[in-house]
Amino acid sequence: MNIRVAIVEDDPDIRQSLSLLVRGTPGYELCGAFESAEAALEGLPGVRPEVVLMDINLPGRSGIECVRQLKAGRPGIQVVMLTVFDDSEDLFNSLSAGASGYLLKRTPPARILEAIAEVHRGGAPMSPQIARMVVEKFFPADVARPRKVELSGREEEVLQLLSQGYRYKEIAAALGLAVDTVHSHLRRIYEKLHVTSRTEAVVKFLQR
Amino acid sequence: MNIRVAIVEDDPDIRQSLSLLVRGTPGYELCGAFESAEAALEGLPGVRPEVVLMDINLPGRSGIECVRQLKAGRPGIQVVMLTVFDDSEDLFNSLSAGASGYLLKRTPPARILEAIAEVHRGGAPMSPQIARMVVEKFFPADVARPRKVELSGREEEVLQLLSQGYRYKEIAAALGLAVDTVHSHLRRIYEKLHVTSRTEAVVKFLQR
DNA sequence: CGTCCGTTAACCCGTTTGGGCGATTGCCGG
DNA sequence: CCGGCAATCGCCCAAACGGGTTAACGGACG
Repeated sequence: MNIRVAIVEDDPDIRQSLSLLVRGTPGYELCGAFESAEAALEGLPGVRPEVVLMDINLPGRSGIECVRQLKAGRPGIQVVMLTVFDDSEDLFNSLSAGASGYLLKRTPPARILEAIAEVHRGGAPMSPQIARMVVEKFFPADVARPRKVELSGREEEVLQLLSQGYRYKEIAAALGLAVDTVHSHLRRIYEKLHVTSRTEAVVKFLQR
Repeated sequence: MNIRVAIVEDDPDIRQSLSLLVRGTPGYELCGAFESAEAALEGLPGVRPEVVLMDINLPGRSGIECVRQLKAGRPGIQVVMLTVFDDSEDLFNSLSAGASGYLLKRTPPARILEAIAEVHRGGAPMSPQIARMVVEKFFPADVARPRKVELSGREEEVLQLLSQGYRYKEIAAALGLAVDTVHSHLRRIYEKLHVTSRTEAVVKFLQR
């Protein structure tokens, strides 16, 4: 049996992409796509979805409120929230409104399909960053801290300067190194931290 | 009368630059330049400096320890610490060791000369970022909070995504905008926050 | 009604960054 | 003595970024 999926998403482009994704994949079936919370509440009951992909940032009333009302009427419907912001406020409100999954829109298409299947069989799919927020909510402090990335002394220094907004050449000047050396250190740092840009590295550094 | 200045700095390039700066400016006089804490403690008493520019990250023993010993023998000598790292640990240790000024090496040359003069007449020159750390140490929380930068809703969203490590085109995709539009928003954000790079903006955002 | 501002978008242009190589020098620990 | 790793520097190249400038549109506000 196909999984009946409905989509609530205001951005036409994204709605289109998601629709194509669901319709184009065997085992999934698109039973509706809505561009607002109002339209969704109006139309959803008629199309009997099993899983709803719900954008959280809808223009009129929020996707969170939409979920609450939807679950009130049809508690059996499973909802996966989609958002571009990893805001913890939204996350917990969504979960308490009855959403089971929570994905960032960055999530690759294949992962979204998996998530639909997971939520359909009772799971609670969420992006790793999101899962982390949940864990930290209930196990504050250090349980969730395998933060054991071992940077060498030099790498630590380079990262610190990077986090102060220095450019490659400024770091080089400050530490008395060649720019290419800084470049090398940065590549190793990114590798160790599993990131691909200075910003991600800085975020990890600032939240040590 | 010229101000007698001594320099303690291991990096030959920087030592050279500082030496030239001091020697080339009327009203200042270079009475010694040392490349290590040991050499400085050995040679400083003989050259009778009034102000010492002290690098904090010396290879052997730290510039902080050097200051402590120096001030123990000649409390009248004024010390300005120089560092590339805005580490609060180092800052407070330096101040308790007897340093009066604290500058980041990014400081423009003219400002360094000013600092020497200021410390010489009893002031406590420090880089703005450093001064802020001191203030926040003694007035925690909100006294030091003129953080009233008013970003518009859209700008707030763009900045949040930027702080999650999104690239321009990813932000554009996430918000349904053209890359050039994101570019525009970013320029305004940088202007409002008085920064010139994504990293500086992210740092300000994360410490809201 | 005119003006400011937020939002959108585009063009140009130089600089910065990130990734993929490779290479040398030390030092440490088996 | 050899392998591994930190630290250093190099070259190439494409993509991303930051800044300058311009411009259209719509709402807000006096």
